[in-house]
Amino acid sequence: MKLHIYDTLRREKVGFEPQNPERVTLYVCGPTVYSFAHIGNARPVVVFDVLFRLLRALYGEHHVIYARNITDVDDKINKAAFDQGVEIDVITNHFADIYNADMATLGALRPTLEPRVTHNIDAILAQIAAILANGHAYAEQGHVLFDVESFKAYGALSRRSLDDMIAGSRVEVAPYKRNPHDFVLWKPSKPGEPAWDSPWGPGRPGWHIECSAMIEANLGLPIDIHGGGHDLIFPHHENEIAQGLCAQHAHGQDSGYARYWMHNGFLTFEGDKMSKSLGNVKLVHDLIEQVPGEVIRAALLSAHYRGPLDWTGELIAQTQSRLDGMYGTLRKFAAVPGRDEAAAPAILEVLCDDLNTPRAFAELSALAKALETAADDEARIAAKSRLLAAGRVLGLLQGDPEAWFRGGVDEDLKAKIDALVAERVAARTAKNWPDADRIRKALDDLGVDVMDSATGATWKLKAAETEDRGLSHGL
RNA sequence: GGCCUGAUGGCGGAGCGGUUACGCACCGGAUUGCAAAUCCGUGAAGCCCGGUUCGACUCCGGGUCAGGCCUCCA
Repeated sequence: MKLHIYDTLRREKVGFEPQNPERVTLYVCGPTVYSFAHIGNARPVVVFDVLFRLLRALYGEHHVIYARNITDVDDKINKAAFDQGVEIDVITNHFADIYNADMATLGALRPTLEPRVTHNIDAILAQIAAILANGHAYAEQGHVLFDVESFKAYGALSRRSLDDMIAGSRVEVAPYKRNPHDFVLWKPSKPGEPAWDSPWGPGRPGWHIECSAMIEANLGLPIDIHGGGHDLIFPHHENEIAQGLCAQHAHGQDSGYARYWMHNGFLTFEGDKMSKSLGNVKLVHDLIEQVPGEVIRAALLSAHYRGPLDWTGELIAQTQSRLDGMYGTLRKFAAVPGRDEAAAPAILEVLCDDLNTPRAFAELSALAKALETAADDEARIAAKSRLLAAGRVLGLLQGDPEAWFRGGVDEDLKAKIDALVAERVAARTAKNWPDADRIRKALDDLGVDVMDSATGATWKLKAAETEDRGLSHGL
């Protein structure tokens, strides 16, 4: 079984060959921690979490190194810190913690490494120095700027030439730039702004240098896969390549920067781009209060990662129903023991086809049906094990099925419901249908559905309750 | 202006040059004291115009529409 991924640089689907199968490296651009992450920020997190899980299944759990940076130096952070009268690390630690907690709610594993800019200043300074030494950058008025014209391959990833860009350029040209597209590697800090000493004066890193420097320092060049949102192709990733490669030229080496590039498509909200001016920015932190994290995760995986995804109330409702169905099956067969087993080839196969998660859902459905229709216990055990193993690769279906349907019920209500259900089971055993119906009605009033079975009864919160929690109101 | 995506049934969303995606919803049947769940089954598609082909949703050309990037942005 071989992974094939669509490589942005080559613009085609290619077979994936890691440089070293015992040390597969993946880097994804992470958050700038000055505020809450919105649902669009969560898409790459979930998508590349599936890739991380898949790579681990393919190459072994300890043979994959996944790094996702935390940008904790940035003008927006400075502004937030200034506004609140605190040091920047008060802001960055706070929001990094919230970010990690929120992403965990979406079922995302912690990356192997989470390098922070403030912990990698030395690496950044070293890379800038190397780029300078190689003649690909120049220092001017406290800034160090990358000289784009010195790097012939500039524009390869985004397929644009410097000439094209200049034609339609809206870039503001700073007086110290030789070419309008030269970008900052290091910039001076004003008094009061966070600053680190450097050969070019006290300052801080530019936006793009952190990723290439942390990749070189933490993973080593080249890395196998570099991922991120589609919008990062230019200029961010283009600039990363320029920096990473030009830093190496000192030794006459050019081992490459990233061997495969993957970019996820954009998420829209009810057909519109999410933006503050439209007031439709949905924060993950708020969403998880209203919708189970697993539903959000599944919704984000419902379309292929490269395509667009429109976030709508309908999408959430449909995703909730789909998961309800599968968890319903798992609850029905809760007594069937599950075997610990590796994910079946079928599920890995579809994911190996450039992370085809829609087909993976079809596979999940097939496995659930196999469990429902299994002829005997042995078949049920096998089917359930396969379903759970397939879910594990996707980061789905690992929760307690009973809890799935009872989320948000407090202990008092739960005790009350359990008592009523027990009472009703007794009435049914006695074939006392009027009482049984009366109790069903009482439970109905509590927003509870009772499901009878040969061995007793189970219950769940009614779907209507979920609606009331806001599912149909444009989340 | 330059670069780049996408357009599939009521909705979401894949694969595929000739055969069922899958899911949600709907309908019919089985089952059920009632109900739910489940199972079986039916119906439903490929933006427009050309071209290639024995045959195109699938390939090629053109068009239309929608969206993204080129400036902080997943």
